[in-house]
Amino acid sequence: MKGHEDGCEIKRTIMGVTKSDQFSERENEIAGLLKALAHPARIAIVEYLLSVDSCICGDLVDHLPLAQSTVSQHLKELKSAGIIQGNVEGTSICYCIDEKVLGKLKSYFGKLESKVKSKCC
Amino acid sequence: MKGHEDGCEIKRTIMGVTKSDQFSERENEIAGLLKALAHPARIAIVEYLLSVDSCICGDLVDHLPLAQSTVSQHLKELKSAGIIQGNVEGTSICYCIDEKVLGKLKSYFGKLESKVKSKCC
DNA sequence: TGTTTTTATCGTAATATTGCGATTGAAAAG
DNA sequence: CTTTTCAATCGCAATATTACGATAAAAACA
Repeated sequence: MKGHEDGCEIKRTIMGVTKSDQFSERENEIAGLLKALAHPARIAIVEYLLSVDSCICGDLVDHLPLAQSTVSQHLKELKSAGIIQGNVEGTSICYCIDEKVLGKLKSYFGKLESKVKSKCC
Repeated sequence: MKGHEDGCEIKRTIMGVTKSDQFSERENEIAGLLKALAHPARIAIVEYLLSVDSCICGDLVDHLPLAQSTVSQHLKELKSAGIIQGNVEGTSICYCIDEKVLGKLKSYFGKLESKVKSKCC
């Protein structure tokens, strides 16, 4: 980067330091899903939602060692990745797992596993 | 959390802003594995290694839209997560997938999926 | 021994993420 | 209407990640 002002200011502005546009849609999609789960708090949220039969809202804040605003942020990430859904229920919000995405990840890793060669190097 | 200077300087130093020690070993392990895969370049590396029958080293640099040092960094992350292995082979290094970790992830998502309730909220 | 080839590491710049307190917003209860 | 309650958002500080060029390190080759 020697300061050439030809025509890539847009790219530099929009996508910052990560070159996600150089990779395929599929690669980005999978990586995005995994990223949404790639935090112990978000794993804990997903597992808690699965372990409880009724859907839970603010109980998560009591259950996790994090402040309310932080939990809310993690929930937002999971939601925008499509991993959980949130439904308004009176004053509180009821979260639950979206089965589709988990299924997608399971089958993705199944596909990967089936391609592994027995021996490598 | 109110500024008490009793004895948690070590924690603050070691783990910085992320409170990973507040979560279980298992939650951290899964999150760590997913994090290692949570980048399109690393997904591309894994899929490339699986698609090629012989193990590959510097071909990855030609195949990916990234500089050699960046690819090396991604390989290091995959390696330290146990997802790939690297074996010295003359001047070059031969990388391949470690099947165990992929299997672990597949079964993890299978377990999660099996816990999903039909209806939620 | 010197040179090439291949990969790893260092240093640095530009974002991105994590977490919190404070505030806001919106529905329920009084 | 006012207060309470629950969740989202804002603004900030402290790392962490991504990417690159430059350099180092180690084996193969001349």
